[in-house]
Amino acid sequence: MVNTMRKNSTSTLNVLLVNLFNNVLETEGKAVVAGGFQDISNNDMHIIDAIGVGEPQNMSKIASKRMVTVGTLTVNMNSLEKKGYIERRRSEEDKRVVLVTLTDKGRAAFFHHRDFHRNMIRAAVRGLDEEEMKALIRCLEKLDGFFRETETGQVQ
Amino acid sequence: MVNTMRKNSTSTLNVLLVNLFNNVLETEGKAVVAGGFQDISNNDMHIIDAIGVGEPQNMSKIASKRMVTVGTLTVNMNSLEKKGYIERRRSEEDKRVVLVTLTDKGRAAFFHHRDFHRNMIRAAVRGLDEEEMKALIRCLEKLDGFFRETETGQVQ
DNA sequence: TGTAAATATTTTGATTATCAAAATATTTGA
DNA sequence: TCAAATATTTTGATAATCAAAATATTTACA
Repeated sequence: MVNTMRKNSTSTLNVLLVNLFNNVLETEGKAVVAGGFQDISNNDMHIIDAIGVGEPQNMSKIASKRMVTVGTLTVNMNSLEKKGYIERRRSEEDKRVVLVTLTDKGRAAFFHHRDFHRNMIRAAVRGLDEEEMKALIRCLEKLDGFFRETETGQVQ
Repeated sequence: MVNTMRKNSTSTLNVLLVNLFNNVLETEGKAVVAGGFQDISNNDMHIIDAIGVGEPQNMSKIASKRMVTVGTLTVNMNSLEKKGYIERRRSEEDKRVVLVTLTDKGRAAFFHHRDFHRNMIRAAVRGLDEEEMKALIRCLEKLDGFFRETETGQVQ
């Protein structure tokens, strides 16, 4: 009886998670356009997010955050630079290093994307009480654990 | 005080969800390779998943499930057909329609991917009690609602 | 019945994202 | 000082994607 319930919940959960996935990607893309940033892709937006509004970032750091090769990132940056979202300059201390910062336009895109995420999370937790919130976080941490195991090959 | 807690939880949640996203995509990709399906991409695997093991599916249906144009899908199918994962045949009743089915190899890939998803969900809910499970599902349904609103333009 | 419109799919031409490997420039260490 | 290491870009290739044109077939109706 309990097992049946659990089984149903599990498959409900799978469907919900798969939908979540498709929706997040699609809606994020639309939000980029809706925000008036017609000329950049959702991928571009995530690069902008990885650059951030703090200290200038170098190419290697951004590439590893985004889990792509530095060569790939160079191509993306060329396009973002041409469109006026980012600026590159060589580091003074180490002239091999390229430091990337967001322009004003890039920062506007950054904040737009951050607001989208905030709205999304707020919508998700609206009406959840503290207990439910904790349950949710616990579950996501378990998932995180699953991926860490898989990463290191402990799970098939 | 409560507001502070909520704020922290919200930002924790954002970080967890973003990580979840990156991890799912990366780990799914690795699972495809680990399952011995070296010659197909994670994208291919999701097309195989959309075809399924039930009734033959036509191109339009699969394309709309995957939210890509039929032209895009044609390209993907050419490659999957060449590699022996799918079979195409014209419908007898309506010769415009192309019916797609998985070959034995394609079905093996389908089941491998389904098992990956099952393991993932099981890991996520391992140790959650019925109450926690319900909280999780409620939250994901809220998220689902958020996307429906966004879809129809009610929330920009 | 014959033909125009609708429908399902493929093809074409273009862009973007991606990788691995080679090339370039700079720094570090012995 | 010079070889090795490091940071980045460039090159050459492939996959995924779209919009629009082309092809084949069915449907509707005059």
